[in-house]
Amino acid sequence: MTTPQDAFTPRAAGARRPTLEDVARLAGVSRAQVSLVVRGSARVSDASRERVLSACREVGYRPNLHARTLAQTESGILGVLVSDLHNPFFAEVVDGLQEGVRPAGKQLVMASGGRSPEVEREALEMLLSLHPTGVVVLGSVLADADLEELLGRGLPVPVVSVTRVVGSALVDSVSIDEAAGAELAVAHLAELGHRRITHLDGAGGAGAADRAAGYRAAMRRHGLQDRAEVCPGGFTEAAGAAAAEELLHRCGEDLPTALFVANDIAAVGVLSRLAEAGVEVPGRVSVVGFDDSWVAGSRFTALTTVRQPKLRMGLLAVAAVLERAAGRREPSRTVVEPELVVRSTTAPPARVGRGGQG
Amino acid sequence: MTTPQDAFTPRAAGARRPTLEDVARLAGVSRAQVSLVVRGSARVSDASRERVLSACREVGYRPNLHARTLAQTESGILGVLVSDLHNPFFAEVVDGLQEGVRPAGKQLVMASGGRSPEVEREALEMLLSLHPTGVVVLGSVLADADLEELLGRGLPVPVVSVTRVVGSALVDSVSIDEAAGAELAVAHLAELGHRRITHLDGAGGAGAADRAAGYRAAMRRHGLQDRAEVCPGGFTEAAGAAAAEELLHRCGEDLPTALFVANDIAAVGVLSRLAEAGVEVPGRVSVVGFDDSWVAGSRFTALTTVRQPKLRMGLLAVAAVLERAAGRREPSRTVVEPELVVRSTTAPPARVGRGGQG
DNA sequence: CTGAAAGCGCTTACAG
DNA sequence: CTGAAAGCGCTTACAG
Repeated sequence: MTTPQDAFTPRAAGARRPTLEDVARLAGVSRAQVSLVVRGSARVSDASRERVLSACREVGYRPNLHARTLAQTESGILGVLVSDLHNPFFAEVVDGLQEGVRPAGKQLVMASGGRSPEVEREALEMLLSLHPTGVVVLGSVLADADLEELLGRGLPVPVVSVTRVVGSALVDSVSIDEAAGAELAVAHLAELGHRRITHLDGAGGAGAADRAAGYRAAMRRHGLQDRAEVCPGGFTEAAGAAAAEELLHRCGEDLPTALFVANDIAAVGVLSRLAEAGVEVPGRVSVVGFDDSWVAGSRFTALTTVRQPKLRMGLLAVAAVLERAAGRREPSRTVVEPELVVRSTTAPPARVGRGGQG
Repeated sequence: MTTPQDAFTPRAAGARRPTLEDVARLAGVSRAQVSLVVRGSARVSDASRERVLSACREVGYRPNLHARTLAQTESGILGVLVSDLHNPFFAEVVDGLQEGVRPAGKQLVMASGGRSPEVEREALEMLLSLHPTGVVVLGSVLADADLEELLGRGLPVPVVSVTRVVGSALVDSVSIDEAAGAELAVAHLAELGHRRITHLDGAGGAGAADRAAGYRAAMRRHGLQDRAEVCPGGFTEAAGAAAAEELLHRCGEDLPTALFVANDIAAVGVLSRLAEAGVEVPGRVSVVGFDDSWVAGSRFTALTTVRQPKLRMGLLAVAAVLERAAGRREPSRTVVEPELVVRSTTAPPARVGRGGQG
């Protein structure tokens, strides 16, 4: 006679989760038989399958993943370390992971690093303690050395880093061709007629350095080298707003006609600061972001941006981990191609400017 | 002679994760001793602790959480089911969970439902198979009956639902006083002088019905009952945009002077549609959202909204689960208070309207 | 502190 | 199909 509430009596007081044994006893079959049924084996007669399943329901049996993993030495778990749950970029990559993982019959287990190295470290330790089939690291904030040390110790766990390229041969990576992305942004603006295109940097964020280098190269390629300018920024809205503020302060009326911002969130910060200052976008200044996360696609923002194929990056990450788990020995460095998405924050430069551009 | 790459040889080929046994052998102590050191017991001499720890490093030992849990029948894991990773609201609640869980020495393990009932169901099954200390459900999209059935089976796992109140006595809940939130929104608008305040509904989302009912009650309380109007909407930007579209179509020039929208994301959709239609906010129409997720706080949106204390809700959820795990038998229904956050999308109604409000 | 042992809940052969 | 057994990697007493 247990009421539902009795079920919550603390363990010490006797609550016990039903096991295979309980089911076997009730169904009048062997434990091995129950194990087969639970895992959906075909080598079981329909009659006994029925009895077992109904016994499972009756006692409320739920397989213990820990016991199963211990016995199998294969958890079927794919660990995902998300450095920052607030960044919509990662949510979309996780969609891709989810999609990639289903056909493989694995389960995604996530832990968040909360943008803090210590928390991330603990989360990663926990994930590794789960002895997962593999681990996907989304945008770690750990220093390269720390990350490698942490992963190096756990040995035979395939790890793939998305966004960030880790030096170690132990770690696969899936990242975007940052230089190509920067080229797309600059080319688009140059084609519209912009000559003075300033880059607001990502300040140490994953890929930011390559993005900035790509920008410089692109400016050179378009013969705009003397107009190239990189301002410190960051990957957050506040950083974007601050960078815009700094720019307004420094340039006064003589603003660049176009801004290529390190990512979408920062670009939103730029847009708001410019709006406050009464600087029209794209009338007076054009703005291009990076990522194409949903903020960019929001009709309210309607930001022209460089798309990262987030879903595909997730799929590729799963593929990399699974291959490595299956025995591939060489590290894989997958690089995906960006794509320009033109929305409403870019237009040809105003002809009536006082700065007078070429 | 194993190079780092050899570590990735598939299991079948002999890769094996180091165990307690390996460490004990290397350090020349018993397994029990290693176990004590690894768990940080004080009853170990410094000398042998040192030897053990260095052996751990040398062989790359990492405790197997599955084995530990199996032995302890306590995983120290708090499972978190996130219905939708894309909703910034949940990310902030998770921050609270993270904060609450650290002092308790537990680990957060997350799984995402991807807004799909089937995926959510599988994710929840997996979380329960981890035999966690407890489970926190953030905004389930499962039907009440399904959710209860799923949880009811797993028995002694404390479960708390955040945002959504589940009928079952088995499930604790942490939610906001929706009626009070609606009252804050309506009172704010009424004080500004608005009389025609339309509610854009959340259409079945968690809490939406109570929010709408709260709106009606508040309109009654403010003597605005005859001006009360609820339009179908939803909890997404697209739904908000569609609702605004519908409203524009139906009302023509005779728009309500204020909109109370079911949540922030939908409110952003409303703002963009209104902007496209050339309807000034707050000049012509005031808009209030719900949640105070970061989209609302964005300087670009600057949405007046009703704040849910997300961090606190996370903390309370952890507390509820832990208490229940410790033996509390009665279900707990925690209700938190909302708070009005005034930003730039609300203002007194225009006096120069052709609709002419009282 | 050590060492031997039992047990956690499963899976996996293996003989019948 | 059954039944008995070993083993996965730990923890937890317990006698020394």
